[in-house]
Amino acid sequence: MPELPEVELVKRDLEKIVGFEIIDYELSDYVLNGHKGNKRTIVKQSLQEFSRVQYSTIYSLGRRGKYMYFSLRKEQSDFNLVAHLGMSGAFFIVNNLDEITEKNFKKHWQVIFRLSNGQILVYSDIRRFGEMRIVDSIEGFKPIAEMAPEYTEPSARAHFINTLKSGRYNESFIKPIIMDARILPGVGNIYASEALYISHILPTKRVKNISRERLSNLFDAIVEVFELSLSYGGSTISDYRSVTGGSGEMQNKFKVYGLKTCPEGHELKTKVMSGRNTYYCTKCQR
DNA sequence: CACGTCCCCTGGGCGC
DNA sequence: TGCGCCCAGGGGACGT
Repeated sequence: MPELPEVELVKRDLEKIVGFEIIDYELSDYVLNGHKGNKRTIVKQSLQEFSRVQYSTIYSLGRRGKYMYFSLRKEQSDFNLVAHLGMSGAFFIVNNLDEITEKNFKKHWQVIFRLSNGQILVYSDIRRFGEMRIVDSIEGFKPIAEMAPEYTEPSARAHFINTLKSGRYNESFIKPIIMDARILPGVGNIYASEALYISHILPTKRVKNISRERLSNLFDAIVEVFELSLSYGGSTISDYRSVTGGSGEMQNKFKVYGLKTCPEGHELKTKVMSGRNTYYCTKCQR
């Protein structure tokens, strides 16, 4: 369930490994067996290509939308390890696997990077929807190449409004559209419902029927939800964990997601949109 | 090009 | 106690 704030918090937690070298790495049997069956489990390229991580030094970390990346340097060349947590991915920095106390995360470790300070960076992923790959350039990686500006960029609001007003999405429902990274990166299923509630917009509203002003308010609501989540340490729902194994409190601040009534006491409705459950209030949202 | 559907995958919760 | 079933949802593949 990690959305942009959770990924950002993971990235911040991982800053402490900047400067270390990856002296070795190990792949789980899930990954190895998946690759034998041509499934590219977790590692979305040949294991040969992935082996470039060995002996590289981590010189910085970055994030775009729900993707985070480790910028690596080896001899004279720079490249990046891009990671996506999928639904149930988590990183841990520990001395050994036994320090991962939650049994499912310990059981489902997928990649172990042995670092030059003696610690290990462990990527665990219960459902294995996550992904990792080496790319030479971040901008050349297609999902990132096509991504809209980050919400923190000055151009993000205009891009958001203008893309929605381009006419291309006139008939689309607003809810699945704000989860499209080409419009605004990082919004997942939970924060989409939350932001639409805050901006009083029904998730079933067609894009063409929403004014520029209301779209601007929606942009503000998304930013508000992201920043609130960051300040509360993210949402902890079953599968998201911070690097240190701790958990956030944002789930206690939800106004609609997973709830029966909205903050005004109105009964909430749910509807599956694009295969995902959506929570909304027909009194507060129009 | 946009959209719907299916798939990837496990664990937790529920009814019986 | 245990079995079968459903649900959670990020994103890619594929067909229309």
